[in-house]
Amino acid sequence: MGTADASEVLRRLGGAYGPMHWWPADSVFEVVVGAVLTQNTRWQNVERAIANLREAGRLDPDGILALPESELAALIRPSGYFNVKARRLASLVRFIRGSGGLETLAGWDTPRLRTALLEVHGIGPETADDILLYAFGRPVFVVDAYTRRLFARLGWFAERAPYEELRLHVEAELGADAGALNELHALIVEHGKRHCRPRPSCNGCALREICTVGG
DNA sequence: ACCCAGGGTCATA
DNA sequence: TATGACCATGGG
Repeated sequence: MGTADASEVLRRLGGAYGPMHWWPADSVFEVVVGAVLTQNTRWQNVERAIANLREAGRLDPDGILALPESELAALIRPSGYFNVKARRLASLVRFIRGSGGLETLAGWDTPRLRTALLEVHGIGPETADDILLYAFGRPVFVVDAYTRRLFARLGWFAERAPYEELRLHVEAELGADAGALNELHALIVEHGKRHCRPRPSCNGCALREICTVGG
């Protein structure tokens, strides 16, 4: 213990759960939409909201921008915070369109794209990094609540350590390997749902031997 | 009847 | 800079 690193966590969780095939979406734009809708929200609820958008024929930039925010909010209702998220979604899509579309943004370098995303209202570090990694395939690590909790329980960082510390630590360790960073975040979420919850359920945990919790 | 979920903004001290 | 309030649906 104490010698475990991100690569070992990746190996252990990958062995336990297999390939995650993230992000669960049919298009790049759907990843972008999902990244906003899943803020502090179960993915199951997000799927309903996305299904509503699809059935309404609104799962594209023009379809969303042509909608009054009140109607957009009604469609994404199941994902929670629907008024807040309608505004955030509209802001993000306006940014995408105003920049020339997803194809244009795909040509931007990662620091420029990350900075621009963070300037959009309602896009914080995790949502920006979701988009960078899972929509644009950039080698960035996504830090979420499960990651914080896990890294704290592994004894790596304090619970409240700054977002950038965790992100840069993992990126330095795994290198600019988008596939590995993709898989690690997805596995941490899957593991978080099953074991690394606020009240840990350590029975059958694949990280038992390197974790400070659960003895 | 609680607690929690693949966050982020804003007001306040 | 660091807390706390707020946003809201749906599952366990």
